[in-house]
Amino acid sequence: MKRVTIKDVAKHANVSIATVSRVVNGIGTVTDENKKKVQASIKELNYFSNTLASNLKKNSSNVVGIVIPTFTNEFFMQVIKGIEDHFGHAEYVFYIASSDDKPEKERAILKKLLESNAEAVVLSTIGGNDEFIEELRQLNMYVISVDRRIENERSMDYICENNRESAYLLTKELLKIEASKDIVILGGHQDLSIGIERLEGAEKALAEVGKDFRYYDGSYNEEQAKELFSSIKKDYPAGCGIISLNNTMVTGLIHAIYEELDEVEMLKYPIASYGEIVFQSIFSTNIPIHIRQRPYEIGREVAKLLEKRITGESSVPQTYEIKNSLERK
Amino acid sequence: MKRVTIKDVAKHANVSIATVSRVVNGIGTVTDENKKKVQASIKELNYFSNTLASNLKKNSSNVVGIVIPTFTNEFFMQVIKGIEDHFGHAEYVFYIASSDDKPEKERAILKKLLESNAEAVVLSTIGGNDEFIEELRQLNMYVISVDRRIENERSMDYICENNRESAYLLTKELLKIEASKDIVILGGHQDLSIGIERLEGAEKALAEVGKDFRYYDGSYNEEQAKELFSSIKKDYPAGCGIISLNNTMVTGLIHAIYEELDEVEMLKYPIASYGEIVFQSIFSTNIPIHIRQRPYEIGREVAKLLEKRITGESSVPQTYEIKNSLERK
DNA sequence: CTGAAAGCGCTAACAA
DNA sequence: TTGTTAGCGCTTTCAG
Repeated sequence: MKRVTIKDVAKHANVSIATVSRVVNGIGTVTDENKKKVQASIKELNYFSNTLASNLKKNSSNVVGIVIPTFTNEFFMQVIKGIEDHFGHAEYVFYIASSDDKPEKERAILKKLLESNAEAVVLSTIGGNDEFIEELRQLNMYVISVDRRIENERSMDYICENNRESAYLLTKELLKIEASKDIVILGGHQDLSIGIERLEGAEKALAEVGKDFRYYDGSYNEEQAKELFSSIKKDYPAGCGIISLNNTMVTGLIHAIYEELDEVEMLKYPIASYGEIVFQSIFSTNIPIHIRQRPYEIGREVAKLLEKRITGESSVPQTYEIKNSLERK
Repeated sequence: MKRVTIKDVAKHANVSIATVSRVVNGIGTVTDENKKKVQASIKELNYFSNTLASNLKKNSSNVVGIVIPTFTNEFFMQVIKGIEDHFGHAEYVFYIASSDDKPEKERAILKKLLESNAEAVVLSTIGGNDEFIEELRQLNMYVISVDRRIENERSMDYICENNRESAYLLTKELLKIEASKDIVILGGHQDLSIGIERLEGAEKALAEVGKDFRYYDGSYNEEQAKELFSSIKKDYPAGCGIISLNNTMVTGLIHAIYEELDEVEMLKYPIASYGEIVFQSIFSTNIPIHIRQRPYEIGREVAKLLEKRITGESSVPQTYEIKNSLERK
C-alpha cells in the first residue's frame, strides 16, 4: 500500500494541505468543522505524518543520539533508563548505539548521527575522536559528555561522578580494614578522564600512608581482568587487597577467583570495588567494600540539561558532578 | 556555523549540484578532473550529506528499528550484538529502544519508527499490539519478530528458539536427577508464544511421568520471582525442584535464596533454569541444570534475513528456529 | 559527460 | 480562517 501523504488527506477532506498541516500540528487556527473533517479523513485514510519531510523543512529532528562504549554494562543501561524516564517518550526518539570500545566505530556512529541531523548526542566516549567531536560542535551539533570527559578547546557540558574522591575513599577504607595486606590496583583507560582521575584518587590515599602498590592494567575489561588475576595470584601468593577501579573488572575477578581458589584461599584476596556488580550482596565476603554509583541519577541529570539546551536556553557550559557513596559489608 | 549543502559544494567546485551528487553517490559518469575538483571542495568545506533530504527524495531510509522489552537482560544485548556484528555498521543505523514491558510504550516506539520511515523493525514484542503491527505491515513496513511470535492473519518472518523442546528436556532432566522431590514451575507471559510454549514443554514432561506440579506466575520478572520465593518456601518447607522458565526469574530466585537460606537449606531448592544468568558457573550448586540459549546466533539469523528482505529478495515468510542445548553441572 | 529542472512531503509566510 | 506558494537538501530524468 502506498503511503498516505498530506495531499491525500487534503483532497479527501476537501481542504488545503496547509489546513491539514495546521490540525496535525495543532498550530494556527482552524474552524471546528474543518478540524473534524480533517481528523476524520486522517483516521479513515490511516495517515501518519512523515517526520523526514517535516524535519527537513523545519531543519530539525527529534533525534537524540546516545553513544555508549558497551551494552553489557548495567551502569550504562541505568543511565539510559534515567534519560528515557525523564522524557517519558514524549517528544524525542533516542538512537542508542554502542561503540564497542572502538574509536572507529564511535566515529562512524557520530557521523551517522550528524547526517541524521541529530539534535543532540549524549556521548560516553572511548576516546580518540576529540578532533572529530570538535568538528561536530562547529556544525552546531550539541554534544553532552557523560562519565568520560572530552578534552577540547571549547569546553562543553559534562555530567560525571566524583571519581577522584570516590577512589580515594575506597582506597582509604581498604587500607583501614586490611592494613597489613599488600595492595594492588587494577585500573585502565589511562587515556580517559575516568581512568586518570580514579587512579589519582587511589594513589593519593596510598601516598598518604606511604604504602607501596603494584598497578595492573585491565582496560576496564572483564576478560582481561579475569586473565590478570593469574598474574596477581603469582605475584602475591600470600594474598593482597585488590582495588578494582571499575565494576566490569570486578566481574572478571570474581569469575577467576571462584574458578581458581577454594573458599578459604579466596579470602586472601579481598576486593575493593569501584561500582557494583550483579549479585553484589551475595559476594560481600569477596567484596567487603565498594563504591555505589548512581547511574540512574546521572541519566536524569543528563536529561535535564538536554532539555534546557534543546529548548534553546543557551548558557555557559556546565559540569555537574554526582556524588557516590561508600558501602561497607 | 551554518551547515554546508550540496549547493555550496557545487558553487565552490564550479559544477552543478547534479555533478556533486554523482560523485558523492558514485553513480553515473563524471570526468576525473571534475571528480577531483568536487572531492577537494567537499574536503575543504567539510561537507556532509544530509541523509534526511536524501532519504526523503529516495523514499527510503537507512534506519532499522530494534525494539526489545528491556535493556537489563543480557539475552537481548547479545541479540543486538549479533545483528550489529553482521552488518559491521556498514549501511544501516539501528535505533534501539526498550518497551519496558509496556504495550503502550512499544506502540509509541513503533509509531515513531514508522514516521521515521524505518526500513525494517526487529521486534521482540511484549504483546497487545498485534492489530497495530498489522497496520504497519499494510503500510509496507517490514517487521521481523524475534523470540516472541506475533499472531496475525498474514504470517511474518520469525526467528525463535525451540522453546517447547528445550523446556521439555529441562524438565525431563530435573525429574531424573531429583526424582523424589516435589516440582514447581515458575512461569509467566501466558499471553505470549514464549510463555505458552515453554509451559507446554514442561507440562508434557511432567505428564509423561504422571507427576503433579504447582504453577507460579513470575511474569518473567526478577523482582516478582524474588518475592514469589517466599510463597514457594512456605508451600514446600521440605524443599522442591524449581523449574524457572526464564533467566531473569532465576536471578530473582538466587537473590531470594541467598538472602533467606543458609548453605545447607538452599540445597533443598535446586533450580532448573531456562537460560543463563551472570555467574552461572558459580551458582552451579543451586542451578544443577540449565538450558543454554544462543542469543548471539539469533541476532545473526535476524540480520541475515533482514539483509535478504531489505535488498528486495521477497519470498514466503519464514520461521527459523535456533536449537538450544541442555547443560549439566 | 553535464546541467536544468521537477519534485520527495512537509511547513510557514503571505495574501486573500 | 484559509489557500497559495516558495522552498528545506537532495536525486534523477531528460536534453544538450
